[in-house]
Amino acid sequence: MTPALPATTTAIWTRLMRASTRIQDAVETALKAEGLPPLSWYDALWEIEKAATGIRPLALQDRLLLPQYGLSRLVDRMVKAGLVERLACDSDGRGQVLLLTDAGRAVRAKMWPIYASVLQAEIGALPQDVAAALVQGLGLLAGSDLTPEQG
Amino acid sequence: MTPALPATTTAIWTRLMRASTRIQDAVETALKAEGLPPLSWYDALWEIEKAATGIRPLALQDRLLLPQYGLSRLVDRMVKAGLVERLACDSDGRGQVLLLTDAGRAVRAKMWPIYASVLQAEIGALPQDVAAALVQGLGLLAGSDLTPEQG
DNA sequence: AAAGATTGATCAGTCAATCTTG
DNA sequence: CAAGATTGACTGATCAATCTTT
Repeated sequence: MTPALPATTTAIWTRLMRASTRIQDAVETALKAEGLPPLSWYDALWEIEKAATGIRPLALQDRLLLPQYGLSRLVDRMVKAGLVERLACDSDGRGQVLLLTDAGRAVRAKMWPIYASVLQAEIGALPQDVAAALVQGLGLLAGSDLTPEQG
Repeated sequence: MTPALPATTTAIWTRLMRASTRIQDAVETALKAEGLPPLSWYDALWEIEKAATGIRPLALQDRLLLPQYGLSRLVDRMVKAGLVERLACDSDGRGQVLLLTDAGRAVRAKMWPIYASVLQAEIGALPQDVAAALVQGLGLLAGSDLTPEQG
């Protein structure tokens, strides 16, 4: 047993883990059923698409909470699939700029309704006061970063 | 942009993902710094330890939200590390029963203070009313399963 | 030497097929 | 044939080492 943690703390942690795993699984299952790429691709495609003039890999790492090599390999796959382009960076010879291809935009747009419908089903049904409290509480746990809009 | 989701729904989702990833990363980093096994091992060790008379792999799958082969491989590693034993199951010749070794109990006990201190730091500082709201809201998102106590 | 990014080797996760017992 | 569990082959994640540019 060892040093006890307040029951509320452990309850938050276990439920946080269960909730995120459960909903993530539901999204992945729905995307796979439609023959679409996994959730991790969506997040990357969307961040690149929002940055209309392209985005630096480093910036993407921060937003996606991925290690450097993780992003490198993810981008590899998306480039191979024809969804993303790597361009040399003018202002910094070491770096690059990532851009979406038309195919990338199309796939992102196809994924969104599937993704959104799962979120609606899993999260959208919460009572308003509970939802508002979650936004506040999860905001504190999520840390300083702002929450970007989806869709 | 396509079909819009209520801003509250997307805010809950993105913050849920960020919070769980961030805290999980913090726990993994702390465990690794002490030369201890990853978080996934802790959860498995603890569930096995709680079931004093042993636990069936299927039951463990449900609690850990792992696929069958995923659990099989996880147990492989823990057995190889000398932390878990596989025993034949009396009541069902197809199945088995998992038990912790003394080394397994020792490692689990060593992991807990590290694990707990990260949770305390990341979650324990929330104001009481926010924490209570999170327990309730996350309970709804986590689904029907009960929340087992840790430590 | 540090920052941006990639790579070879290795380990973990996944899928479909398999084996054994009920 | 269904249920409990494992396995071979493959894809994805991780670590340390590397390369290039600042």
